[in-house]
Amino acid sequence: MQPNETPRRQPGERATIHDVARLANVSPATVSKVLRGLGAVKADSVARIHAAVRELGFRVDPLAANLRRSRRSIVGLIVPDFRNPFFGSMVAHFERLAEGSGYRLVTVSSAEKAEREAAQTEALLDWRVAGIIMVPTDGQPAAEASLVDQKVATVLVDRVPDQTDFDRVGVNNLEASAAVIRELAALGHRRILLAPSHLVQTNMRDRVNGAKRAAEEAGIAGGIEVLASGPDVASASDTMAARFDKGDLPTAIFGLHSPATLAALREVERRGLAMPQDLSVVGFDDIEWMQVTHPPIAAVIQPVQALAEMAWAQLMKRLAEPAEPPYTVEVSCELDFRGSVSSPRA
Amino acid sequence: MQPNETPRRQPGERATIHDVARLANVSPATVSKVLRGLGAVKADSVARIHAAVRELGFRVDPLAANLRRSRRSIVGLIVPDFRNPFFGSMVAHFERLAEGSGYRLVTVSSAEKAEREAAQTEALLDWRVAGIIMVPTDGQPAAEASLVDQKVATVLVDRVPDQTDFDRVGVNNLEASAAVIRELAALGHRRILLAPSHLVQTNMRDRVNGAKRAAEEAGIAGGIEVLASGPDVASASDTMAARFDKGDLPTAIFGLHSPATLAALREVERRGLAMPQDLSVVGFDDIEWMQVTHPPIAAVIQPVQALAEMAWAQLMKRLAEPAEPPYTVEVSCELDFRGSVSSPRA
DNA sequence: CTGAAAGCGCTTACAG
DNA sequence: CTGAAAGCGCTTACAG
Repeated sequence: MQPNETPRRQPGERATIHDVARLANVSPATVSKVLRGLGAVKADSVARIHAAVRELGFRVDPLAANLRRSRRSIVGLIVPDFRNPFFGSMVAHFERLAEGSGYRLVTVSSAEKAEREAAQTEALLDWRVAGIIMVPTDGQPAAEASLVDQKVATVLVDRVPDQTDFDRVGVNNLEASAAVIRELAALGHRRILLAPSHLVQTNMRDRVNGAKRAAEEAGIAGGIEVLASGPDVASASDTMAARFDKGDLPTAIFGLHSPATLAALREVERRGLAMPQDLSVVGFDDIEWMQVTHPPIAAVIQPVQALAEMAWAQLMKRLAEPAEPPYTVEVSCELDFRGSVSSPRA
Repeated sequence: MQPNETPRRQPGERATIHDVARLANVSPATVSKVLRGLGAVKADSVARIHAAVRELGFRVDPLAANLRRSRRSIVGLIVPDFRNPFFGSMVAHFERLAEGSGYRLVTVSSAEKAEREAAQTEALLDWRVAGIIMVPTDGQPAAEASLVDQKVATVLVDRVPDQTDFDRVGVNNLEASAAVIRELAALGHRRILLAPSHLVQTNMRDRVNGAKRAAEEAGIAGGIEVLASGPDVASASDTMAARFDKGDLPTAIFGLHSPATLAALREVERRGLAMPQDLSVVGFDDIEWMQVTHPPIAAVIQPVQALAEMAWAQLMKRLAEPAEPPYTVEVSCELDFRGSVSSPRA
């Protein structure tokens, strides 16, 4: 016997917890309790509530449900650029990790601009997110003060600062970069071009420093040249083209971010150079296209899945224990020396 | 003379509209009116309210602000795969378009699975989004019934169905694909492999059909072979490798989605074939790496920025006028015949 | 020009 | 075991 007072919503109007309560002949508070699996409720009522939920197609509004708490069950993710497949892959991993965690993921990008990163961070804070995972554009979060002030759990990934009170999850840039230089030096290279993006990024600095240190140990410090560009393909291309125009090229190029590696290849291609005989090329980041060039490009492979998993785990830990001291995780890169590297022409 | 009763929030606690009202000596309703630029308010009060907002660092909670309306000022964006740079680029454009529109963008991915697409759609509907922009995995939205039922403004992009009551913005797949075949036929190709992903996608079907029609007109219909794979790189690679293993290769491959083009290149590379002499290659979608291979890959360039702009404009129009009949936009692709295409070996 | 009151959809003490 | 009441942060009629 269904109570007739149930005001059937228009089709298109979503049922509320009150509709469910009315149909099940209980109070909204009881419905809420059952839906969240709390407290003791008579089996009879439980059954009626479930039936009503089914009949009305009721689903809780997660935003309204969180209104009374100071924090919503949302995690914000800020990446520098959606167009870079390395970050695309990272986003995909985080999305998968968020599923079933009870948190919704809201992903935004900073377009590699500190100013936009700050604005995006503030926008996420307006949403009262529970936590933020971020790949900072410049190694340090642009809206640091707000994050600290509002005590939002924050995990920095990939581009991590040297000094910080935030949790951080990164790769061993110094060592990976040094290993590449050691290999090139062993093959006989004496002049190597490093192509980083903005050196304000600590990971770029670490890669350059690791390379320089290894070059020193190999006695070829004088042969290291650093060519910094912007973080996007357009900027890296312009910078690289200008360098090739100047002539007097090195025997190897180590692209410290994938746009620079792409730019180096484009110049090799455009100028009809032979790779690896005229020029060896190695790239930091392993992007899909690197295995379809001829020859395939040697790469430092960043373990993006491990990065995402550690970062997510760390955020969950931080949400559970906000007072713990900041935590640092460093994961190792793998090196794959493919056909784009050989001894230089005698 | 600041009223002393103002209960200063803890640092980290965000000020509410009540805090602002108290500090400015007005009611919350008046603050709300001023912040939204509505109604007439005494200049004096306005000044005090602005001062209070500044002092407290107040920012409205956009989620709470929308609670009384049936729809929130959020637009949901569903793409099939973040790792595909074509969609990465699309997301970046939509993010830029959303800025300053008064809507927040929440982007999720379906991972190319209809089931996940449906779940993601329902999750967005739980948030009471005002509208949804989607690249459907199978050409038709998996959660169509819910979208229709809840009357949420929906725009389908890129992979658009033939028949639909939703707005749609796509490219002229039939014609672009036909143009490629006409060019290949003119160069003397008689056997061409088409490499689409799942043919449930209408854009894949259109590309195949456009190619077949042009082949018929050129009298080479018998030489068209269709090799469908899954939508990801792994699946496309396996499928392509198996095809190469069988031998008896065509003289040209037309990759109808970028993973297939990548897979074709990998096989050309692995088997030491000469491109374009042994095999010409053309790809649908112009991805950055296509210009750094040797030779660069001929491509059908989808105008992703135009797609995004038209789709966004259409959604805004739909939100303003929900009752208008469904609208269809078709934008044209550009063809760039690069070095990967030539006449087949005699 | 302004404020008290009710309400959005839910949850949270609290009283019974 | 259950429900009435208050509250989350805002907005929306409405009365003055």
